Amino acid sequence: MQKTDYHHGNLKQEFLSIAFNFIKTEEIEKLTLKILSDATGTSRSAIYRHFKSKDALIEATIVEGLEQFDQATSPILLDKSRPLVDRFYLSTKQYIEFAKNNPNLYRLIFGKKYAHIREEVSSIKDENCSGFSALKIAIEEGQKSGILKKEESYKQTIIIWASLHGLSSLIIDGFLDVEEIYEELADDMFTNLLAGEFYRNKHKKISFKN
Amino acid sequence: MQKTDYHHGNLKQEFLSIAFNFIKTEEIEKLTLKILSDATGTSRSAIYRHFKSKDALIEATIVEGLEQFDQATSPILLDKSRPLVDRFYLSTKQYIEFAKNNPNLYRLIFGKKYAHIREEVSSIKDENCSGFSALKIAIEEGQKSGILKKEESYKQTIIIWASLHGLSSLIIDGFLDVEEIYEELADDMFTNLLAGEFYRNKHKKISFKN
DNA sequence: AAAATTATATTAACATTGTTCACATTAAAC
DNA sequence: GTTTAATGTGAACAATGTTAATATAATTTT
Repeated sequence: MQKTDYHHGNLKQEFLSIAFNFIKTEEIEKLTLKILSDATGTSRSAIYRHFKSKDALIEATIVEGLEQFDQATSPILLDKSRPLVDRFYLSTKQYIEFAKNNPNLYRLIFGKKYAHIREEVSSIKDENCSGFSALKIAIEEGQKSGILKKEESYKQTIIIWASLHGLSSLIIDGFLDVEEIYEELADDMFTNLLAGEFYRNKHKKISFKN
Repeated sequence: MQKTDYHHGNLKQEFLSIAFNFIKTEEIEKLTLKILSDATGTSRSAIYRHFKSKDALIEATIVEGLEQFDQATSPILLDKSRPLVDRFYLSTKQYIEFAKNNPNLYRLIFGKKYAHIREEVSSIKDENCSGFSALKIAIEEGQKSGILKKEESYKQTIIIWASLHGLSSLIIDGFLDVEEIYEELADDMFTNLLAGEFYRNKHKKISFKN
């Protein structure tokens, strides 16, 4: 297709990338069809040729956002060339870093409103290493190798995710007014998780490197 | 004031209680001025005699919601007739219980959009035992009595709150599909926090009762 | 290559939303 | 009892997401 005055060319893709750029700086709630039509130089209802509704565009954005989130947090967890504890540590830091760098996207993909999209794309029960799956797989690896307590891995996964999700949310949702201690908090929380949930030998001094 | 056909009487209070009842069953985003005017039998713009805007009504609802949250979680923390560990445990359970019973309210009072209201009402730095303050005070009590590690209490407070907030959010935002294990998860998380962050003597067996 | 068909975009119109303004009615103050 | 302040109404606005009828371009068929 060639771009003309009338037909746009690849409007669908452009809507998607505009939405994706938008949440880099603004809340998804502020995105309107007018913004989208103005940015593409089309009419207000052009979007309906490519998406069933505004929500459908947002849902497509979430799918892409979940993919980016997975890429930012999962691969390191499954990289067997590193010690497992280091992988957990690095993934923890990258999780929080992702939330800090993409607060609007993080809220969008992990908020209540579009929980059904998360379930469609990937569930914690999936085996395809997406999102929680990677964490769960890494936990099970740790159980087998003996450095993690042998509990229900599903429960351990949730506990750890809850911790990361909670701290990330506090940070990006305006709870904390001390910007400088994010790193410390993340380290403390990780040490906590190791001491509490992870290490079978609680007397052992915890050490890890990034 | 007496109720007449024209003047309502205590319309402001009624708006507030309608809003408060509304979020018991529905998301705050679904609340419209039409719903409010229909429920009170007034006109669509009557609310503007009592609130500067729809948002102002919601903000007043948040103030009331924060108060209820504090009452559900703080008193037990400061009840010196119980062992401190038991208080932490009970407060943890009540925190999660509150979120489960009032998911829409919880999201409203602890969401990003109205973070400024939280700050107005009570900050973690406050000394008046509201919200985080109570937790922080209890933590400092534990440090003095020797059962908690002597770290920066501000950091410890955030770590614990983040854990509770994270687990509560996962539960009410549709992450977990296994309804039955909430209690177990809460207990596991609490044990984690004790083992990881709290107890100075890590060899000691943790025990608490509710 | 011309005609038919499909895909894509436009314009106009709707109902709903939060909000404002001029006006009406009641309650309170003097 | 008159004035003043408080409270409620109704009409009107701009902005929102959405739909339907129409127009234009691209693709397929003949």
